[in-house]
Amino acid sequence: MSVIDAMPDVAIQLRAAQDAFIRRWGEMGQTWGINRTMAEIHALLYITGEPLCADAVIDRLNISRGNTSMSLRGLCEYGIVRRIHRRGERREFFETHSDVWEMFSLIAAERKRREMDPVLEAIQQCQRMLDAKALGKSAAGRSDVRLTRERLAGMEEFMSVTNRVCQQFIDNARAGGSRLARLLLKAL
Amino acid sequence: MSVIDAMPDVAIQLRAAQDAFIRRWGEMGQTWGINRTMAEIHALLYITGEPLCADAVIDRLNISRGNTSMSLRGLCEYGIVRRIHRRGERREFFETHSDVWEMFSLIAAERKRREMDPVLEAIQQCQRMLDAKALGKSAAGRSDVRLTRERLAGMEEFMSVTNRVCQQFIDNARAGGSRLARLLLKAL
DNA sequence: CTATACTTTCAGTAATATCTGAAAGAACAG
DNA sequence: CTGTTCTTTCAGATATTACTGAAAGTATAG
Repeated sequence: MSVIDAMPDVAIQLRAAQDAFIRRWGEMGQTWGINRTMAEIHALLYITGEPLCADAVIDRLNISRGNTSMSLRGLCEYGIVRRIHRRGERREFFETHSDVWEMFSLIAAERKRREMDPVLEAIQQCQRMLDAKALGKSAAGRSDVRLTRERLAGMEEFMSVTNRVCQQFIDNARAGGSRLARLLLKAL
Repeated sequence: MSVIDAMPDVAIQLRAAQDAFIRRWGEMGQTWGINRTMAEIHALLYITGEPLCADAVIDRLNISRGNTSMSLRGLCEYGIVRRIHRRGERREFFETHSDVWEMFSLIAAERKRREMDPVLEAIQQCQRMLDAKALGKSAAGRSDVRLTRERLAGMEEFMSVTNRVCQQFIDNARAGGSRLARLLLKAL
């Protein structure tokens, strides 16, 4: 007899809805550079709302112990999942933030730090490689140099504005829940 | 004798700066779900600023003809690169938009359509699976159902606000160049 | 100390994504 | 039509990433 046979109808329906969410979230994760399993574990923790132990995750998602352990560790390192120790329990439990805004602000902060900041830095480095000091006067007239300078300038502007917008999002989300939702809708 | 030996110093320095940009852009692409080659080709077209033919790309990035052809096609389908036919030339040339804002708005529009809209739709579908009509009265008291409903509602709010913000970005960027930069900086 | 309950690690394997190069196709000139 | 030049396609090779399961590790209870 499977687990499902023992459940009342409402529980089956609940599980179906949760599974649909989990599957979608997993798919989306892939196209955003998070692997499917990690995204699914995260979705499971988010959607059930209560702390789960490793075995619950293993059973529900049909993945190996090793994979579960590594993925949970990754999620914890990212800061969007936390470990919970319960008195008198040997097992550890895991849960996500309940506030989505806070959760995404953690993700945004991490990606900004790891990916956006270094790119901006690299672009500015490229600009320095082509400034007057580095190239001398002979370069000024060259159309290829002029073109590349223009392109770098355009990208630099975009990335630095984006970075600042991102920082605003991060700061506001941390400050408090869905206050940012109202702010964003009003602003744009 | 290599290509580089024949170039004046300025050209060597220009090439070095361009290469640095291309490498970074390729790395960034990977973490955002675009493969390295595609991102590098795009970076090359962007940074040189003038239309290039397939052979120029092949020589500069050391990739195969096949890969170049497929990647260029992908970039064209995405809408961020366009083909150019020159009279009297049998070869085709390729170029990117010069306006970064417009470029990213195309990317944003495509990803919103392909990834964000379906997720929002899926979440709303999950909510319908758990509403009063679907579950009946017996479900109202269950704390697991209540929890999942709350979580779905939180996610739904986040995704729908994000979607609207995204749409605003897309509309404004299309309307005109870096006007959006000023708008964004003032708004937040 | 040993037994028990649980977690982590990691070598090996499986699955996916990416790339190449050669062959076929298309467009044009003469 | 033929020859030339360039493009596309795709089967197979390669590289990358993800996953498993068993062994080693850790913590607690007794």
